[in-house]
Amino acid sequence: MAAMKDDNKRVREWEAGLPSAADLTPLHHSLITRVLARAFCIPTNTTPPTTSDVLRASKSTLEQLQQKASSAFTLPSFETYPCYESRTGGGGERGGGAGYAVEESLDDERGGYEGLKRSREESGRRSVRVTKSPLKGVWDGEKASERDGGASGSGSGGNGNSGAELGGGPGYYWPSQGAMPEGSGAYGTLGSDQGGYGGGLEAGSESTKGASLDNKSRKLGDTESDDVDSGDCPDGNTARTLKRPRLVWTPQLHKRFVDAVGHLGIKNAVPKTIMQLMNVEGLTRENVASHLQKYRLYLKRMQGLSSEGPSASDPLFASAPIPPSLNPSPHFFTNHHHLRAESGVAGPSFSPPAVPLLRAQQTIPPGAMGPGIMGPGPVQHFGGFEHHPYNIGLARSAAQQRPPNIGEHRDFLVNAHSGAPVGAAGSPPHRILTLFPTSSS
DNA sequence: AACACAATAT
DNA sequence: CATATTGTGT
Repeated sequence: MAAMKDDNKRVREWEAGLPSAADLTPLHHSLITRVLARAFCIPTNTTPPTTSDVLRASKSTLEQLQQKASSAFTLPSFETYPCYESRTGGGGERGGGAGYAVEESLDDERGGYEGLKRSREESGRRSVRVTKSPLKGVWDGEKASERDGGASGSGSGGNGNSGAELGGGPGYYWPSQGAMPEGSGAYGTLGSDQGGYGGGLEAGSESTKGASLDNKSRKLGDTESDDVDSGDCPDGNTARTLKRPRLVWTPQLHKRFVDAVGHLGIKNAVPKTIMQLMNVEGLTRENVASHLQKYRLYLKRMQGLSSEGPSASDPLFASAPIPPSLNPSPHFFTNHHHLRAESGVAGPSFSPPAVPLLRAQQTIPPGAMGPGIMGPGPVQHFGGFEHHPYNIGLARSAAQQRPPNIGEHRDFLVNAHSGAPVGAAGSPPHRILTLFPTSSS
């Protein structure tokens, strides 16, 4: 860089890709420093920017942006996020030998998933449970494009129910925690910002208002890990044992969960299987196990109070979609694509792949858990937007407004179902889906 | 190894 | 609170 000093030493080749004056917004123009401007071949404007210059420039920039934004709205040009498809390698059961294949197979391509896998030590018994892997990259906004999310629709085959598709697509939220391994740009792009906890941003926010970031990024400080790492990772293996961020069971995620359980039949619904069916990247067996535990409790409760005062019993739960309750596994995957929608109770159809979204901690999701077993018909309300995962941000804010105070407490709530898994029995279903949280009560 | 669960921890 | 982790027992 020494060369910088002298203009004469400019290396044209290097300048090829640099932005030119035309590429910059007025605002940038006035903010750019002379040195930089020179380096970028931007006509250096003599007078240093004054406050008013900046103001003026920002104003015009804003206008420009607004224009762009409005036009962009219509375009489906958002980046597509990857829709993950099968997480299990092939349909094969890795059970016997492969063991963890799952984790590994998943991967890649999809997005930044890969990262380290879990550092599990099998040594002694359970006592030593080491913290597992850090969240894997989850998706990366950028190169995401490869998989057409859009595929959406079609996905694999058809999803027959047209009507069924519901919107909603947001994915699951994962709180973001700084820790990603090297490159995952993933977080950043989406707004979730890397280290930061999105903090209070609403879901939607991410995309739109980037401005309000006040996250407290806690990069360095990072207490917690503290000594922990010291011991392990003997060789400075990069793999830091980071903990994965806590999973937030958003309605969408929960829905997938419920669908999976429904398909399997409560009897066969065990964590591992559910996890596989859900096909959500990054989801761990324990996440599912934990949720399942809760879900069962919920079901139990519901059963008990079956007659219940809707009103009262638990104001918490709202609708009741799937009472897989005693519904052993009727239809495995054989999905006949019939219409299923029967009484609210029947099985949910499958759902598409999920797209995990990273989010800040506990903030929005009115988690809804609730299948309903109960009497009053299932409430099926949902918004029928067709969302693709990516819109979620917007979608949320726009479509799903969040009334200032809904104190929701809804535990399990389910919304809609979606298409059927076309996949053959062995193969994992791929699809996309979207659903929407119903806001009720 | 996987589960189910209860008890705790965060 | 909602999740995660742990401890046990199957």
